[in-house]
Amino acid sequence: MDQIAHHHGNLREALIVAGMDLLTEGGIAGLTLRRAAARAGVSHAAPAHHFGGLPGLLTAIATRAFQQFCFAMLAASATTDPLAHLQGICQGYLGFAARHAGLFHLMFVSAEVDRSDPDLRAASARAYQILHDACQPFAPASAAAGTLEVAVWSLVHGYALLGFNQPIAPSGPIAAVPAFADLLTRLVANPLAPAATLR
Amino acid sequence: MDQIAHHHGNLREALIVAGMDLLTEGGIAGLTLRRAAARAGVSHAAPAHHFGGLPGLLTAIATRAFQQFCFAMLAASATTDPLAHLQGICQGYLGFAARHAGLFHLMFVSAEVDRSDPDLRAASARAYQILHDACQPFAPASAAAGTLEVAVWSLVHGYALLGFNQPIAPSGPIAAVPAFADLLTRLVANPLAPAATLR
DNA sequence: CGCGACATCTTGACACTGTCAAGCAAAAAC
DNA sequence: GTTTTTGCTTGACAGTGTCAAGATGTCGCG
Repeated sequence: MDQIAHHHGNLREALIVAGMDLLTEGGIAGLTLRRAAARAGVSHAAPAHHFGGLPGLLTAIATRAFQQFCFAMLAASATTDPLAHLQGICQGYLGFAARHAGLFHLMFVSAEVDRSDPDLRAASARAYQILHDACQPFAPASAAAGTLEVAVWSLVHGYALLGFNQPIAPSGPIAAVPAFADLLTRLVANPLAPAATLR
Repeated sequence: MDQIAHHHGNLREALIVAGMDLLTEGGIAGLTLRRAAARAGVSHAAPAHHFGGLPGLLTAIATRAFQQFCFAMLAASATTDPLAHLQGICQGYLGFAARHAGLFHLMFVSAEVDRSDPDLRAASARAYQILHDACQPFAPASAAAGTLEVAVWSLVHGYALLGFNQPIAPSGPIAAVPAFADLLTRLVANPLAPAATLR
């Protein structure tokens, strides 16, 4: 009664949700095809029918994660001032990385995700677009295209991955970890020499 | 004759070398306790005696990798000019990440490495020190301690992990990937407003 | 020298993983 | 009302890390 024989309704969705739950509960090591299947109430080989294999499930989860990632960045942003907007986007970026380390790992690091998947590429492109748009007001006309946005993107990504947004202090000999806002200001808010000369 | 029964001489070292070879050949998925043991010519359970388990072997390899990492950064640096020196350090950083993706993954990303291991912490601290020293000439006296070095560190790390140093273009909508030198220049070579006012 | 303690490695087992082939049952198509 | 297709199960396989028990070498010490 609580389940009609072996037609699940929407097993694909249930497996994605189960996988994301497992990821937040037990980290990247806690997510397993068989465990996700068990949590969704199906047999261990059922996921293969919907995702092809483990990479397929991980890719689907990463795609979903990118959508939530976009939402988190936009939710943390402000619309008043361009700089405040970019700061907000970055805070959303870092907050998501800190809150959902497992998803973040899947999105950017894991080698078991199929990076050529069209859905994943579309979802990640949307996220990149958000950062890109937020950087546009600061792009000096003189610099090579994309210089500033790649710089901001690298900066926030490296900051997130080096663990500076976590409560734990970094393992290195860095005495005081500066707030990201200071780093971003240094990168963005200063007039660039070429920009000044060229206009 | 070619091997005295079952005393290997220095199995620990042989396992580390075998593991690094497997890592460069087959990526992070190609490195396995049992495979490393087989390549070193011992049984599958031998590594546990020297490293405790897989995390122990990975940690030892990561430690070794950090030493090579330090060498790569210093080898690529110049001593003439502070900016050229820092640029060289960063190029060494990026070059190592591109050439030894498996080791780089182990050093900075892998969750199976014991980050509390004293040897690993010492080796990574040495690497961080190199970057720290290279940043010192550019640190504005006014800014909070560590601001610039964390910025540079995040920038180069994010740039490496986002794959901009690889021949393959990034998957995002970035049209042209700027050279890292331009990014670093933007971060470092511009007079900071506070620094200018205070001195 | 002899013998016990120790270090080193082997063998065998266990639980767990992802993947594949074969089959069954329900739904849909005709 | 069959036949096909879809969705899932069952069972097997090779591979993984880890542990216990044992064999075999080396070394310390009486």
